[in-house]
Amino acid sequence: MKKAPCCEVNETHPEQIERVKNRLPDEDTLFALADLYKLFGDSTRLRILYVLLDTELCVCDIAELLGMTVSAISHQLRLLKQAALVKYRKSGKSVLYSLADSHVQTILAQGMEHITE
Amino acid sequence: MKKAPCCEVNETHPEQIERVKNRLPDEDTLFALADLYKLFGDSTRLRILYVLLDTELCVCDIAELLGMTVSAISHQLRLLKQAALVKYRKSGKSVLYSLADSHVQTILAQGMEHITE
DNA sequence: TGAACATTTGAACACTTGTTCAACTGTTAT
DNA sequence: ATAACAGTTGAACAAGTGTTCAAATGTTCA
Repeated sequence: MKKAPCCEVNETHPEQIERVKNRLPDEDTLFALADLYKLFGDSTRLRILYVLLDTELCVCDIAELLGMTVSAISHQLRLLKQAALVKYRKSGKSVLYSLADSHVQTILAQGMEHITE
Repeated sequence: MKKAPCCEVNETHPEQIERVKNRLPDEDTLFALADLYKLFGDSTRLRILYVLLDTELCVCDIAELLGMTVSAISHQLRLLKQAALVKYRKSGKSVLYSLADSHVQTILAQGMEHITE
């Protein structure tokens, strides 16, 4: 009892199918990647990343800049921090956030290129 | 009736705040960017993009490769197509999908770098 | 110590999203 | 024409997500 064929395309290119299968990252990596991109997929978090592009800011300043509550910003910063997209340091009463590494800039730049072309 | 001050940080760096504000992309651009990254934020769509990295495949082959229904894949391809991440051409009964431009590769590569370092 | 400030946290809510199922369109070949 | 195939579409459901609100933590300064 053979499985019903899909369409004829893969029948004629079995070696191609094999190659494609081998290129797929393993499941854990895929989920980690998706989780990373999800963080870029919200305009509030994008704005946070943009205002931190070359500045160090406290939660309260970010909230005021973006016209949102401190709580909302803090929740989002927690997610960005967990994914190592931002880092922070304490300074007196404040907590100053900044970007963690340069991949953020590159990913933002590539996305911008894509939508503006 | 002045607005209550945020914290003292922004009081001392007003020119910095101004610079940051000017760097923020406008609202429409931010939403477009977020929508783009949202597409990368799902493991099914990521897998589709990966199998199309250097191959042209029909809906049915993709579905079989990923162990999912044709309908589920078709729904996702529609989203990827709308965002110009994939393109397609008809060939007989089949519809062959492939990547639309090179930003996909770059974005995938940067994300992968970030999570594997 | 106590009051004021800066931030974090958890629960709750509305809203969005991915998959399934069934029905539908369009193409090929007999 | 008819049947079989390839793909698309819309509605519906469960699962996930962003913001709000209230309460809690921790720091500074008088």
